[in-house]
Amino acid sequence: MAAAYDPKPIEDKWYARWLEQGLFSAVPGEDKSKAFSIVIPPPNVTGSLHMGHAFNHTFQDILCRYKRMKGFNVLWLPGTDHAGIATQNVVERRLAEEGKSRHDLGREEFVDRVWEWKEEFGSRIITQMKKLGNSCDWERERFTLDEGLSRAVRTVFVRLYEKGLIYRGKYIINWCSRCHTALSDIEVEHEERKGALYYVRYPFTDGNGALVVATTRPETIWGDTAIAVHPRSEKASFAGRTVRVPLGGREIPVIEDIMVDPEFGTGCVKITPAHDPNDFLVGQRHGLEQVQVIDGEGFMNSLAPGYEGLSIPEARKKAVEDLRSSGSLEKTEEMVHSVGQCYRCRTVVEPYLSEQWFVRAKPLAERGVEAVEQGRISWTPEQWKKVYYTWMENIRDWCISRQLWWGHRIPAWTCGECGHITVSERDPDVCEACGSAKILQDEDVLDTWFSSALWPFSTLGWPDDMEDLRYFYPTSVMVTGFDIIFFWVARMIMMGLEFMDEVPFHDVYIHALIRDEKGQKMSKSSGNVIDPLDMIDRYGADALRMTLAALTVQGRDILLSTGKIETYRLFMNKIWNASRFALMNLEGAPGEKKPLRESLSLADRWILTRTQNVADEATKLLDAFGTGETARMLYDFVWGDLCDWYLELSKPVLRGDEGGERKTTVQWVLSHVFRRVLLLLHPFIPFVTEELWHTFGFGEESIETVSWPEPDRELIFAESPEEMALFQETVRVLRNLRAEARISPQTTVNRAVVQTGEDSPLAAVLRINGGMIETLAKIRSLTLLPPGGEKAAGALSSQLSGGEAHLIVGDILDIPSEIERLEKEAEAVQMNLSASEGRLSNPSFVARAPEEVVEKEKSRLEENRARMARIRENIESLRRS
RNA sequence: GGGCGGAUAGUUCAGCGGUAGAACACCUGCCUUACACGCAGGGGGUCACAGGUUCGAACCCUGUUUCGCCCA
Repeated sequence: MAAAYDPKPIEDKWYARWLEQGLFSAVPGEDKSKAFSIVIPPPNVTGSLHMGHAFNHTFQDILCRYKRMKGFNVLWLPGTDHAGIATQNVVERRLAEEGKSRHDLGREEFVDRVWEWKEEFGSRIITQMKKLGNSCDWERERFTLDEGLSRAVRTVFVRLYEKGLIYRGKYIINWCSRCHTALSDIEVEHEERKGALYYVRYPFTDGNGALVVATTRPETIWGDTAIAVHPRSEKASFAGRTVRVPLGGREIPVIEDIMVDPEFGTGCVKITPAHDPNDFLVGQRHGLEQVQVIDGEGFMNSLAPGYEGLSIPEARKKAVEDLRSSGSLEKTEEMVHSVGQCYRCRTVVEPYLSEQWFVRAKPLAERGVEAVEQGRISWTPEQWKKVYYTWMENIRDWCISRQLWWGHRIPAWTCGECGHITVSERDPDVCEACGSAKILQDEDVLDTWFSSALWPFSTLGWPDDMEDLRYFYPTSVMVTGFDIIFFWVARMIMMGLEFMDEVPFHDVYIHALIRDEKGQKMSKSSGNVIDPLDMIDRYGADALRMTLAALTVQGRDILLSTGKIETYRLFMNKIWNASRFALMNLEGAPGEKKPLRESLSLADRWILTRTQNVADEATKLLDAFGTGETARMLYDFVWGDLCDWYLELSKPVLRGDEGGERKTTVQWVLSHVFRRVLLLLHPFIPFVTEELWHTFGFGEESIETVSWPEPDRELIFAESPEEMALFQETVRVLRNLRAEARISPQTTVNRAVVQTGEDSPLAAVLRINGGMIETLAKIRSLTLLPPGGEKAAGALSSQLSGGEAHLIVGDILDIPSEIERLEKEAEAVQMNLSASEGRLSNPSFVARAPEEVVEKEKSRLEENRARMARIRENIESLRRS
């Protein structure tokens, strides 16, 4: 066995073997209560694995491996999402390098090119997931555009349409003029930006004065069709009159509408129904004309004479100049306002009037709210439930059509003769209303998120009645970041309830987002990306997984740095070397038989007890999705308890100092503890634990097929933790005294004395384990004495719980500095003493605090008084000498 | 503008009513045959501020300051 852990030769070897053995292949069973399933939140097929995925997947993999060991029938279903806009952009960029656009190729050829690209590069992220050790059932890998899922999409579209839950209409939507498509509301990201508020005069047509209107978008003045005032403001009296638009000179009415905020600007608002979502609604209420002056490319059109062909920024500039020169611009104010941007390309989104398809979301959302209220879906952490409710209760119709070529084409055909729309699962030949063959399919495709909303059931074989679907649906848990609650979680719930009549998952686990060590979002442009594949290459997949697991907290951010991964890489080396130590000492393998209680030392009983308790705690935590706490606990246990204490204590025994039987016993304990530690750590760090499992010879089969350890009640010794704590304290205090006296670690100190009452728990522990203390503190002889009497000459002293330790250092004792040290100790004890006295002398504390708190305080007071007395005596005796 | 979350050691965070904790970083020793990818020891905090509730507040309540996120 190598002296340092090297993940490279191990990880690929085991992953290949796991696949060969079909460990991750799920087979639907009979007993549905044994089913545990997760559908992966499908990553973007164009993407490569980033740290966010690695984190999300590590979490799911820990759950899946844990459940497998617990005997569940586990399915972790992987796959990818076709990511309409992103994928189309990637391929368009490649075409641009050849100097072509998608229009040069035409729709069919372009889509073929995207498929080619997908076949070539789409498997990249899948390969990367395997590197991380994901235990997915790869035979069930799905893609949102594959045959089965496309059929599901089509079925859902048709059924929703027939139910009146999908409609087409001319509405104002968010338009990205770069991606050239509509976006749903949640695909728009808002950002505060500095802008200006322009105060513009609209003269009354009767020649008497003017209304001043404040606007951030003067270029849209060309599309104004009214001025609105609030009905209960003093401006309401202007309603019914007409004003002249300062650009173009059209006459428009002044109307009353409650949408106007009388406090904002001048209390008058210009209404541009074709270019603002609020104005659109006002326009509908008042039957206003919709004058569209900006086209789909983001340029002014012929309805703005003199502006035609100008971009929006150019038009704004010109509008301001023109208004100023005509004297219509009253003033300009600086203002910070929120600007919507495309979540894919950051282009400023334009409110744009066009014909689009929508899902009527309200009825779907109502059932979604109900399901969560009834507790059919639980949220961890619960706080996110509120975010979900707020969104669902205020849900707006979902714009699902996208002006792209890559995606599920909308199954709707418009008749050229009668105008009827035929919506059908099978491509129709003729119009269903008039029978005409002159029908044309809608050019648009569906929002990618429309297909991922179906993912929990479409991947399991819906709309066919499949065994997988019956056994594994509803899935067990959806694991995702809080940024995706609306995109996935909410929509999956709505669709699951509508089409399966059942929730898509029983639990939602929302985790934090990975950020860099300064808390910044990782992005290529800021150059702070930590690439998981680099990290796997440098530190191994286990180290990365353990890091991500241990950093899991229920906050909003997880700050990652290479330094942290390095820390957990050291942990891998620690486990490796601890195992190496154990293996070196396990030759002549211990028997299977549990040793008798009598042959177990305090240390043995303690580590066995800790092992059972840790197993018990890990089970409880993992059942409540506490992967982070479990990982941290296991880390502390292995490093702090097992390596720092137990392995050290086992050394003399393994050397044979206590005879053959004791050696056999300790070997048994080591074997038991390591066996369990490997099992407990396996879901977190599958590779190294699998390797060590076989090196130890714990079994022929994969460690993953071994049952998760249940605590063995016979190996829990209730008193051992307290006894061990006394033991550890004594060792620490003596080591501390050695360091104070600057005694080098190699030097053995001749003598130490512990003073304690004959019947004290401390005395009981030390009588039996004094030898171990001598070993760990490097002392030739430890003597137990009753309290009191003169302080030994040349002794450094310190307090213990229930006693006092003296390290006899003889002539090297520096009396003045020892006095100074003891004075400092006295000062600390005095602080506690005064605090206790203060509390206990307060009558209402004694009267009103719970009895056990008062009792605890009293005994603390006594303990500290005794300590104080002993310290004083020690100081006195030093002064005398 | 509405809502949510945070402010605790140099840093990242845990603790959420009974004597302030961990990890990393820092300082001091040490190559003690599992591991220097290590071992032992140590220093370090008015728990943002101001009130209130309570015998007792980092923890509960109110307000302030401040940072972040989401939604309009």
